[in-house]
Order: sequence, then C-alpha cells, then structure tokens
Amino acid sequence: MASSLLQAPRGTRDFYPEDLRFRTWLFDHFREVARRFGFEEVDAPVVEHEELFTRKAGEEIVEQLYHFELHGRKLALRPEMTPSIARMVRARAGGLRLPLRWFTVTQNWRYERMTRGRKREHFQWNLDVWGEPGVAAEAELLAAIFTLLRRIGLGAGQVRVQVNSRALLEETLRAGVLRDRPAAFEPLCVRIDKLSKIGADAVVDQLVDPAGPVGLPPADARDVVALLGLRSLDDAAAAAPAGSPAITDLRRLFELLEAYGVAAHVDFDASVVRGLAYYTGIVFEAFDAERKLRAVCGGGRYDRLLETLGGPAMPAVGFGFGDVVIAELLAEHDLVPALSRGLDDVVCALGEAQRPAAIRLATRLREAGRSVELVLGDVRPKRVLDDADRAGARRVLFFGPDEAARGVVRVRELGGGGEHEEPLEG
RNA sequence: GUGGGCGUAGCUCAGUUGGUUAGAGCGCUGGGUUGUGGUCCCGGAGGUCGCGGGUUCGAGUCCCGUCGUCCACCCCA
Repeated sequence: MASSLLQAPRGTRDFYPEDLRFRTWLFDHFREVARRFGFEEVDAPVVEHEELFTRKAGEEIVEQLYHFELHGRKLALRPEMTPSIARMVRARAGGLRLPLRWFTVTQNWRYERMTRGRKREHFQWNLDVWGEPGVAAEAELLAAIFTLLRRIGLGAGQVRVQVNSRALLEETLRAGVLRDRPAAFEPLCVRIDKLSKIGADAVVDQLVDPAGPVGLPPADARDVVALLGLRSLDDAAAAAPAGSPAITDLRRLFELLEAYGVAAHVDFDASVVRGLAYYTGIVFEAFDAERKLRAVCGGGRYDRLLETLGGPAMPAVGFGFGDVVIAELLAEHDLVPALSRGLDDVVCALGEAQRPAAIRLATRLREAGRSVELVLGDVRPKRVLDDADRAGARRVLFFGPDEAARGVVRVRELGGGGEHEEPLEG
C-alpha cells in the first residue's frame, strides 16, 4: 500500500527538531552522570552476528530479533547491549585493569508487541562494572540512577527501586524445598516471575503441576510463594540458611546506599527475580511510585556471563535505562523541559547591497562562538523579528544602507531590551 | 495473538434519525503604505472524511474487509 511509504515502520520513531532536542537533553544527562561516576563511553555495531544473541538465550528471543541473512551470514540488530560489551571485554580480558567502568547510549531493536512504554526500537543508557565481585559496585550503579533521576527533575520519591538477590532465593530454596532437585531452580524462576501478573494461586498451580518441570507438593509450593511475599530483610534472613552470604550482601548494600543518601528510596522485595537467565546475584528494578508505567530501568549481577561466552571468569553487574518510559514519566509529572534552539543572533541585511557586509558580520560572530542565523532571502523586518522571537534568539542585528553608510549595525535586543547601534569592526 | 474504542484540514476536534458546494479553534500564509516582533483587525490557502469493497436514488454518516492508532488481556523485559 502506497501510504505505508509515508509512515515510519510500526514501533519506530521519527525525531523532529523538538523531539531531538528532548532526546539530546536526556542523553546529555546520561553522559554527564556517567562522567561524574567515572565511567567511560564505548560503542559497538548495531548489526551483530545473530549467534551472539542466540547462543545463550532460548528460541523465544530469536523471534524478537530483527535478523536477516546476507551472503550466507546470519546477522541481527542488537536487542540489548550486554552481549556486545561482553564480547569487547572478552577480547581484551587479558590486558584490562579491573574493575572496568563502561557505559553506552545506544539504539536497540526488538520485534515485539507494542504497549505503552515499549516500542520496537528504543535508546538505552547502559552502565556496567566488570571485575568487581562486591556490592560496592551495585551501590555505585544505584547511586548513578538516582543522580540521573534527580537531575531530570524526579527527586522526591517519585521513583522507587526494588532490590532482591537471586542468590538468596537459590540458597533458600536449595536448602529447603529444592534440596533434592536443584535443577528445578531455573524453571521455578521463570514461573515466579509471573507472580504479579497471574497471581499467587495461578503460580502455585503451576509449581504443583505434576506434568510441569517443577512438580512441588502443594504445601511446598505455597511456602515458595509465601517466601516471595517477604518485604523485609529480617524476615528474609529468618527464612534463609544461617550465615547466608546473600543476606550479608544485601545488608551491606543497604548500608552503602545509606552513605549515598538513597536508601530511603530502595526497598527489599523478594518477588523481584527478572526475566533474563544470566543473572546470578543482586537484581533490581525501578518503577514510578504510582506504578502506572513499566519499569524505568532494571539490572543486576551476572557473574558467569563471560564464561558462558567462552571467556575467563569475571564478575559483572550492570543495568539498562530506556528512553521511552522515562519520557512518559516526565510527561506524566509535567516535567518535560521547554528547550529552545539556543540561537544567539539573527543577522539581517536590509537590501541585497548590504548582504556581503552582513555575511562578514555573521562570520565574525560565528567565529566568536555565537549561534547565528543569517536571514537568507529578502524578508520584511516584521517577519524577521517574529521568527527570531519564536526561535528564542537574543538579538537581531539589522544592517541597512543607512547603517552601512555610517559603519554601524543596528542591534535589537529581544524581550523588551531596546535597540542601539554598535560600530562595525573589521 | 484475543477483545474493545478511535481514524474528518498541519494539530485538537464538531458534523444532527444517511440528503445539495464538509465546519470551528489553533497553526500556516498575505495585508493593515516606503526599514522593526509578541496584542488586535481583515483576507487567503489547505481535506478523494485512513484505504478497498458493499447496501442505497444518494454514504463522512450503515455493513464487510484491510491498514494505522489507543486501551485491556496474553506474552515478554
């Protein structure tokens, strides 16, 4: 259909100047916060070998990949950044001084069903720490998230972070209901991730199902679900094996978050497990306080990912922070900034005879670092002033025959600043 | 993928039980005398009513299909 040529493919976006101004504003904050936390920016190709993404994940992810075959090579658009970064780390693993702090701001692609806050292409801010096994890394990442949120205007508890530990869940279950069948842990995680969507009863049913991969006795299944309802570290500690390393980590994390001054916005939540298979330790998700939108960001520790890709053992932790949900949230709170073009001067020649001199004037101003729009056609001054005002320019410099004769330029300060003449230099 | 709402000018929408040349506000554009904005006044352009079929003497209005979009569920971060 011809009309399909007139619109961007479903789930993708065109960025008009006003859209791109917002995006650039957001990305500038991403980069500035990363810089303040001492992270270095890296990048990788948007197109990767399909195998990089399918090697570890199940077949389901393949359906969400934008993939294609060209000259016998199977390629795909990246759905997330972590595999590419892992490849880069692995390639230089022998020579890197650890811990490594890297960040990216990239466009990612996923062919999936659209809902509010989820598109088929989106940009993501990604921060990763490689080579640090302790929760000081997690604390630093969470602090960076809150710093970003504050900078863009989301300060007072408008976003909360839920933290859990997969290691805690694993320890607790393997010491208890899964003592004899540790292999059931993975499929169990997949099912309990659905808790908030299908409800406790449905999850219990799935865990009990004799034909399923978990097959717990009903009483054990209810114990597991009850465990996920825990919202305090003390209760979790009581349910965990004595001396649980995971509990020690979680307690230490909250101590460190206290020092960052963000602990009040972080909750322990035993039901947070996240969907991805590669997480091994702390996992976390951030949501708007009203829970109206999808997760603002999410991440966790994946200490075995590099080994899975054939590299050396290297602990790692990171998160992804998308541009779509945060934009919705800012709009929801009426916090979308009014951004101007950042134009300083508009230079207007009155009459073609004055144009060469106006060009020289604009050039001088530009060399001085000012943003200068030179009026190109024969436009009436009324229109020039109106346009300049709408563009947010500070001054309009008129240069006509009279000014030329006297070697001056007429400077109009916008916003009621009056008008005066300045001598033309050079 | 399932169900529902919506699709009329660049934008937000109105269009009476189907009836002549389809409207408003905002925006865009020209003017209100020769070189000066934001207000005000006057004028103008712009729509194959998403697309394709059907019913009818006649369809923006009814029916079917299709595409797009939004919401819910499903699925998944």
